[in-house]
Order: sequence, then structure tokens, then C-alpha cells
Amino acid sequence: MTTVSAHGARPARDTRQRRAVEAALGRADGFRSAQDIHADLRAAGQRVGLTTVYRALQALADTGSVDTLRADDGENLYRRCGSVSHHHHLVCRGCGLTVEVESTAVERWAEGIAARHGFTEIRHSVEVSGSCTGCARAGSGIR
Amino acid sequence: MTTVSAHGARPARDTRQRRAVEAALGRADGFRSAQDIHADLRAAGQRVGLTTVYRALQALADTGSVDTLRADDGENLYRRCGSVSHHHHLVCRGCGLTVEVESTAVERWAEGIAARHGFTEIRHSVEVSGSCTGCARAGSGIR
DNA sequence: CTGCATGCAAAATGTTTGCACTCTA
DNA sequence: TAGAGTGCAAACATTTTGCATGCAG
Repeated sequence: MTTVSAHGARPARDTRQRRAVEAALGRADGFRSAQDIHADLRAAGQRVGLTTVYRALQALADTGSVDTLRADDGENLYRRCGSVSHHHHLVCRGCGLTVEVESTAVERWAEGIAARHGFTEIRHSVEVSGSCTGCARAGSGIR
Repeated sequence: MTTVSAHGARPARDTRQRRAVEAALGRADGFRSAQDIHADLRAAGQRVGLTTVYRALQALADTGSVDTLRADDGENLYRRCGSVSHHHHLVCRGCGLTVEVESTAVERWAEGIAARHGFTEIRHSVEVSGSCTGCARAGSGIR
């Protein structure tokens, strides 16, 4: 990490495509990949380049206004998230339903073991996935 | 995922390249990517195809004899791990030094919140990274 | 008017697959 | 000897980059 100023990046210019990406992100409930967003926009008649979607999403992530998550297959997923504070996700592998969960317990645990091993500049990622009630009932057509 | 029998896959045939990959994995301390292993072998004079390395690593992962981890940039990392039981990793972003940590606390937390939200078939991934004492001192030439 | 933003095409990455050949069991 | 394992090349999928053009500020 070379002098990265997390969160607060510069404002970013206000363009049609930028707004479109944000809107699409707002419309979605769960996490969406750049490609998903691109398809959504295209389906909605909005013409925005894939490259731009990637750049917009990246910019939003830098700002801290969207949450990032890496799917099991390596795809990057984004989601406009409600709480600004640090939190983790509980995602349904069946339908993508996402619940934001908070846990000072885990945070502390991470800090703790890291410190115990002499590590500094801690960063952690915690993802919990499963099958939500609906999908479990549907017979786990789980990914 | 279609009918995957986690862990105990079939024995796998004993070949030179298979052994080479396992050996390379054993030589390394931290996590290594398929490409890394391939380079290591090649450097050691061992001639093994990249494809084979990928396949061998995948096979080992299926067996459960190696740990898998996804790097920040999406690369898949592997490591021959000591404990067979479930555990997480504390990785140094500077040098790759890895410490295996166990935590029934986190396990329980994950199960708990998942259950609270009606989720079943829970799966979770927890990764903690930071800068180890050595690297911190060296002035965080952190990735 | 300045220069960040856009978008196309091309490049880069990491990983997988088709297929003929090799070698283990 | 049967069939798993190997390896090369080509296919793939996602993301990034070069560069000419467009538009916000």
C-alpha cells in the first residue's frame, strides 16, 4: 500500500453515466458485479461503456460509498451500503440476499490475535454465507 | 457446485510432477500461487507444466491437504497446512509470513448471527492481514 | 478553455479446457 | 493395457490501459 488515503477521495465529476451507475446500484438489493451493472444499465436503455462502469464503481469504492466483496469465483461485487460504519456481510449463496452485520466482538478478536503476534496495520475481512430461509426451502439450488 | 464431495476425494495417481508440486509447497513457508509454484519448480530445474500445477494444487485442495486463500488481487494461494482442523490465517502483507490461528469464538459468532437471520448451510471465511514485526520495522514496503 | 471523464479496442492476468500423447497402477 | 495424468496451445472471463474525443466546471 503506497500512501493510500482510504475513504475520502476527491469529489469526482458529476456525469450522466456516473449517476446511472449509482442509480443502478441503488435499485439492486444485493451485490452486483461490474458486468451485472453494465447489463442492467444496457437493459434499461442507458448506454454506458463497460470501462466506465468499472471506473465509476472503483471510484465509489474509494469514496467509501459502496461496499466491496469478492465472490468465490473472483469477481468483484459492489453494493451501496446503508451503514457507513464498519460491518460485515451475511450473504445467501442462493439468491444473493445480503444482510449487513456488525460485530465489535470480531473486530476486537482480530485486533487481539494480530497484536499477540506482533502484527500492525491490521486489516481484516470476514464473510459469512449460507442459504436463506427462502432458498433453503426451495431445495438449495446453491451456487 | 454440482455434487461435490468435500475433502476425501480419490487417492490420485503418484507422479513425478505431483510430487514436485507437493515438495515445492512443503519448501515454502507462506502462501504461494500456482504461478509461484510453477516458477519455483522451473527455477529448481524441475520441468512441470503450468496446467499441471494448477490441476495438482486443485486436487490437493480437494483432498484437504492444502489450505486455500484468495489474495486481494484475486489470485488463488495455496499452502500446506499443519493443523487439519478448521482455522484462519494471519498473513503479513509484506513478506507473506503466515500464522494459523484458531478461534472457536469466531466460529460461534458466525453460526450465531447466521442462525439469527434464518440462514443455514453456513460457510465463513475470515482473513486477517497486517504487517509483521520485521516488515513494520523495514518501513512497510507493503503490497 | 482546461483537463477530467468517456468509450472503444487492445492488452494483461489468472485460470480452464480440448486433445493427443505418456506413464502409472 | 486401460485410463488417469500431462502439457501445449487456444479459449475464457474479468479487469486494466492507451488514446482520441467529449463534456463538466
